[in-house]
Amino acid sequence: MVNMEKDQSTEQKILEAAREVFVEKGMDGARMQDIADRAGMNKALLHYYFRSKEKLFEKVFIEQAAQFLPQVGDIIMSDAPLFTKIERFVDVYITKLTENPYLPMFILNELNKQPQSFILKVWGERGLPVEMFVTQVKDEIQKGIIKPIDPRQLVVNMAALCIFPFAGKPMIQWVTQMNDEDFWKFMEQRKIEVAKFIIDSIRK
Amino acid sequence: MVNMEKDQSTEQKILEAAREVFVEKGMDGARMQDIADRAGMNKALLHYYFRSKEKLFEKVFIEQAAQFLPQVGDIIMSDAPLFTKIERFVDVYITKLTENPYLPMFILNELNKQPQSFILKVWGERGLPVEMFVTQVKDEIQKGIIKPIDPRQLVVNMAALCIFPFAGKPMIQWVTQMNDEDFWKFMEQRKIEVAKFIIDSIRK
DNA sequence: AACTAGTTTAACCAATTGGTTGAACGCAAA
DNA sequence: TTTGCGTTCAACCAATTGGTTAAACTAGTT
Repeated sequence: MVNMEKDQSTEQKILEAAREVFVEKGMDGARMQDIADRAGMNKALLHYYFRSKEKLFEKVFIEQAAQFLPQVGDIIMSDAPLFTKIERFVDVYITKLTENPYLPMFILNELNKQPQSFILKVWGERGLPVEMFVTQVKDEIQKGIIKPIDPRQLVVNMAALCIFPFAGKPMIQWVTQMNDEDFWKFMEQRKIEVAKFIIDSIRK
Repeated sequence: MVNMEKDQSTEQKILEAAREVFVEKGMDGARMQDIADRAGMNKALLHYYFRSKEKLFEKVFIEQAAQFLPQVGDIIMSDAPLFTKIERFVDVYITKLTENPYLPMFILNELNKQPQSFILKVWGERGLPVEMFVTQVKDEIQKGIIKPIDPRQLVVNMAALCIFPFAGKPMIQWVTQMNDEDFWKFMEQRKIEVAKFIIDSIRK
């Protein structure tokens, strides 16, 4: 056989280039020629390995979508105390997204544009196993440790406070007149500020 | 003259159709033919009135971007007490965005893709006059009414909690298994829950 | 009725783009 | 060395798309 590792290498080169272009430009804005150029090869190779733009996009999107969610699933499903979970969630999520700042915009945008069936193909039928977290919140409410709150609202708040700044970066920088350096320092602070903000809100 | 009101009508029809298509599909995904079809007229008319796709897009975007920000500027700049401001901000913003749920995704997405110069052309050089709000927050901190917090973090938190759910709707619905009816009920509750969440967090 | 100027349309055009094809290439087995 | 098969590429193709044009239409003016 000729391939085996050369194949892997080429395929990986394509996937990496495709990731860059798709994440930056989106499905509609991405050009196969652009991907080929970044991968340093002929455009026909993209079709040789992945048949079509849609297929290639789906491969890239599934991989990126996987990075966007489940890494935090473990934290939220662990048996740590609620406040610890919140602190870990915020820190890990903001850290992860800082390494891949365009990811939120990419995922959010494509999820809004692709048909609803697409999300099921990517993430499966049922949502995150968030029940454990929900019962934990209800428990802490009953024990009188935290104020009454709809657990779903809490989850969305946690996600919003972590994810939004990446999608809204240009707007935030315009409003606050921060340059890039300021912004990333600001995000570094958020790793503790957001956790504090949430816990301060729900603690009795 | 022939036009005067017929002109207005045609131009408005185009702008409305363009708004629908651009907001739904984005600049890259939008098709001039699609806009013409929705406006019920010949494609050449789009160019007759707006020269090019870019020009038409810019017109639409500027109008939508204006709706996205300044309506809340008044609230934040008013002389109401801080907690009242927060309550009003959250209620008005979520209400407004509910009427135009695709707006956040559209603005956020295009702001990330268009060159940085574009945002200045759309919203002007300087950010929102948020200084008054910042000093107000600092005052309340000094008076011991609220806990110490970076006012910028507070502003971003407020924006995040209001805007994110619209951009993240598909993801939220997948995670929480809410259908559309559930979701909009959930958003209705947010109008008070988010304000409570924020105020509970910063109140001493 | 004839003229004029703004408006609307069908047909057309050039460029871009996703995708295909057949030939060339390279390496291992025979 | 030759054969064979997986890989790579230049050239090509058909469809789409933003944009143009020249003719037709409409209504106010003379």
